[in-house]
Amino acid sequence: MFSKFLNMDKEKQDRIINAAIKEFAQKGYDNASTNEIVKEAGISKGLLFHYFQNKKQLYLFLYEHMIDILMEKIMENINWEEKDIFVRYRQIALLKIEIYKIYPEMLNFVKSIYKDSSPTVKIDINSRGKELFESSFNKLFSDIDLSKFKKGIDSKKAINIINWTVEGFAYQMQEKALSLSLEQIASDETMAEMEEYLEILRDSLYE
Amino acid sequence: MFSKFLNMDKEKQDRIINAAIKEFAQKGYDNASTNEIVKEAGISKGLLFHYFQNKKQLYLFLYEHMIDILMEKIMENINWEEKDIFVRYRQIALLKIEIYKIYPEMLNFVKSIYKDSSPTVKIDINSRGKELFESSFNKLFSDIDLSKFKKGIDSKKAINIINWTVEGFAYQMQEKALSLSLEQIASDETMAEMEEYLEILRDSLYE
DNA sequence: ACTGCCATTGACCTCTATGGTCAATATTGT
DNA sequence: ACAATATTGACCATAGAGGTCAATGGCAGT
Repeated sequence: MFSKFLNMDKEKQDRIINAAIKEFAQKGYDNASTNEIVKEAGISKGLLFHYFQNKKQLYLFLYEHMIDILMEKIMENINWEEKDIFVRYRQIALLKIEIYKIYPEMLNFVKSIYKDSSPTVKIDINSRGKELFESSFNKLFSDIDLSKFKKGIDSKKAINIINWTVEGFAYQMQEKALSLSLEQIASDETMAEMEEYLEILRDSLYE
Repeated sequence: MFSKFLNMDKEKQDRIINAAIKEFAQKGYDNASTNEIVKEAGISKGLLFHYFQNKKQLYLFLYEHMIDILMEKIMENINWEEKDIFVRYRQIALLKIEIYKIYPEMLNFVKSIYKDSSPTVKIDINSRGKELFESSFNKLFSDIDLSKFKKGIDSKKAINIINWTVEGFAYQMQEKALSLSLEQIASDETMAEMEEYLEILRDSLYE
């Protein structure tokens, strides 16, 4: 179906994907403009509709393709044997950086899918492998050893705190990314700072 | 200038304000539609342009008006004598609930102002009382007693963790708000849960 | 009951931008 | 050299944008 697109020059392919997921993530399906996508990708209008039947098919392709890649990256980067939450979150942080390097807007796009309220696209989304993906995604945060927390601490709340901290840090990094280069963002330095946050939380929340 | 609007029926006035700040916050100045605003507010197109010269004036009015109200609420709800960060954040949480009750999208709108990249509106924003507001806003988080943290904990990082926790909790509440009623959101129960989070952090981060 | 006045409506205007097409052209492999 | 494919961008019908305005509704004072 989309083999023609997937066999094209990889760099151009990624330019199109990045332009499209950015536009869809920012504006939602209905308000996303194919004109903006082709402008940002640096291709002609005709080419986009040469590879994709129409806007909807483009969106559905991106949906499947991004979730495929995300799940693949999760499987590659997460060690499921390791049940310690801080180790797990360290892996997740590395995972996010890994993803950011290829498709900076991918996680924003995936998040936006479920918010998107356009009926045009909603039905076709629900009928697919959504549950499979969601269960894998939830497993990231649920399959965790809770016995190490201090007594008296509600472990669900502790996990939320850790989660919000990692997300807050990642968000702050993404905001900085507008002014910094990719290398600076995905550097060891960034990872080291992240680990400092996790260390504070480990020292504070663990027995 | 806008006295005609400010003297009208308060309930209708708030319906218009809420519809407008929601649309602007979600789509940004350029992509926000006055048609959507009047539809959501339940008024005619003509009426909106009877009160506001044009889209830009509407936006600038909302900008000034929302910041005015926000600063007023800050002054009302924050006790500047109190330098303990957990007490301060408790006040901020109450403040947010207070604001949410009147204009649910107000904080999203204010945040969006600075992200908005439309040149049409950017110049007029910068020239106004932005600095005054920003300094008050920053004071919320800076004017804090740092001596109570455990030794060895970077207090800036600790503050970030607390901040991200409060924001994460608030965001989660706002997501739930789509399915729950206002009363349930702004309840004592919610506040109690928030305090539990702060208590975990206080026990963990303070000496 | 009549009048003057302002709030309010919605059909209407022009103009831009939308998703999508397609004949023409550039580029490629053999 | 030639066939096949990749790519372009002017073009189309249509929808939606911001904004206008003559017509209406309802109310206050006489």
